[in-house]
Amino acid sequence: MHDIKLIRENPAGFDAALARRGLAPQSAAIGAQDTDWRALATAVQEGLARRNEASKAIGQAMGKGDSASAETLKAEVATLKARLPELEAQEKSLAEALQAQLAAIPNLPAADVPEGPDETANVEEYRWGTPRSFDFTPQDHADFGPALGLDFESAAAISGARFAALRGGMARLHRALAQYMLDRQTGANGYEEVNPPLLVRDDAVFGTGQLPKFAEDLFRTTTGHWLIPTAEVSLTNLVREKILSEADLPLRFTALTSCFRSEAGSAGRDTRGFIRQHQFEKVELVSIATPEQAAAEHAHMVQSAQGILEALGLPYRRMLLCTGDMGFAAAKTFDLEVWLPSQGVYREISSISTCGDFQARRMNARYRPEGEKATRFVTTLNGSGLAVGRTLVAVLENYQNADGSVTIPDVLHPYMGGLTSLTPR
RNA sequence: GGAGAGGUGGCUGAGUGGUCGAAAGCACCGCACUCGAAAUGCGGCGUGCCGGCAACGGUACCGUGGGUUCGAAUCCCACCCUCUCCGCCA
Repeated sequence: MHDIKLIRENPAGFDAALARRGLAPQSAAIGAQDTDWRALATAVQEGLARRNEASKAIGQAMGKGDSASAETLKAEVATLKARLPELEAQEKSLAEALQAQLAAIPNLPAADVPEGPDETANVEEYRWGTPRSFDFTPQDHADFGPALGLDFESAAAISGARFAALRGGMARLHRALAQYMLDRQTGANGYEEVNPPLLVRDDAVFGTGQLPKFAEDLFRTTTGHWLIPTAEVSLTNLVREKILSEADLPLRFTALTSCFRSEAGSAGRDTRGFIRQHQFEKVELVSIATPEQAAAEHAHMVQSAQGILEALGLPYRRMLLCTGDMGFAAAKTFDLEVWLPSQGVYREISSISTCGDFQARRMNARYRPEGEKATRFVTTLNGSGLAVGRTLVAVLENYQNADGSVTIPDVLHPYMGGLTSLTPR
């Protein structure tokens, strides 16, 4: 959510930032609406002021027993009341329209975000690991996975496309990955483990920015709850409507949850395999920080995610997303992309964003700086640490063997109950 | 699901339809007292919005949204949330 004051003060700067996102200028339209609204608001307030004044006088007159002048005043107020409701209604609808317009505008990119129209303009910043050289042709996990317990067929019968059932060692490996990630994030990386609600209300989803624009990407229950598309929603909203002490910041949260996405706009993309599912698990990281802490928190979050990939020995690269490829709420985003040998490409496995006060405004999440009376909005950050399903895919493909088996990475052995490889049934 | 109680400022907690943005206490800030601190005393202390260079003025806010009224924290309706008891249940 944008601060209308900033748009008033610097409309050209606002439009310029929107332009970097490839969006048309909006400040003129917003400014005009804002001007209209303020004029109406002033008129309404003046009307109310006169009404209040008269009402007070009525009270005083009646207190003195002067019912005659009280009646005169009442008549006066009555005429005022005839046209005040209409003004108020207009003012309200204008204010709501203005809010709706502001709520639909994405966050402005940070100054150091490269400009570009789409993912082709993302900038590779860093690359870790060397893709393994295979002495056979590496296979797609969608091809060799089913023999190892990646059961698309049964799941399709139960739930349709974009669902899978993990069985036996495959389920165990998935669980091991999740546990390993969670243990690292809650251990050395300092995130508090949270087991949050997966069904949330409108306000929560509005707070993180999925509503109102992206409702079609979400699942909704008959009770009107939304299934979280990411634990970012639940974790970030832990501080909604709160005033935190500066001493408590940063707050670091992590959660292993299922995530639910309708994939409405993704028809035909990644239809094979486990890459893009309606339901998947993810270890999410969220940090609530002061603006001053945000950059360091962002870096820490990136390290926390990269550490998992490195421990698993999965080659990856880090991309700084360009303006055109960032999510709605993000001011700056790094993507981690993991190497998939079957496709010979790097695929997104983590997205780590700082959102400035964009989400905080929507949630009204504030903190009180040390020694200050006024409150300020917090900065919110979120990232995957990591997407468990996609990590499973990466492990399967990078650790596959010529005989169709998969070797379990060493760091997962404590979680595997003695299993050191998955072998075809 | 049934019955009941309740949602008031950073916190606790008063509040008769009119002088209530709201008592009191705590917390916080300033001053006094003190060598210093504690204790005590005095004073201050909500937020958003609109207008104004500012001082300041106006307005809204007592869970949310409607309504009654000249006037609503207070009365009415709906909804949300919390708590207690009962029932059901992993």
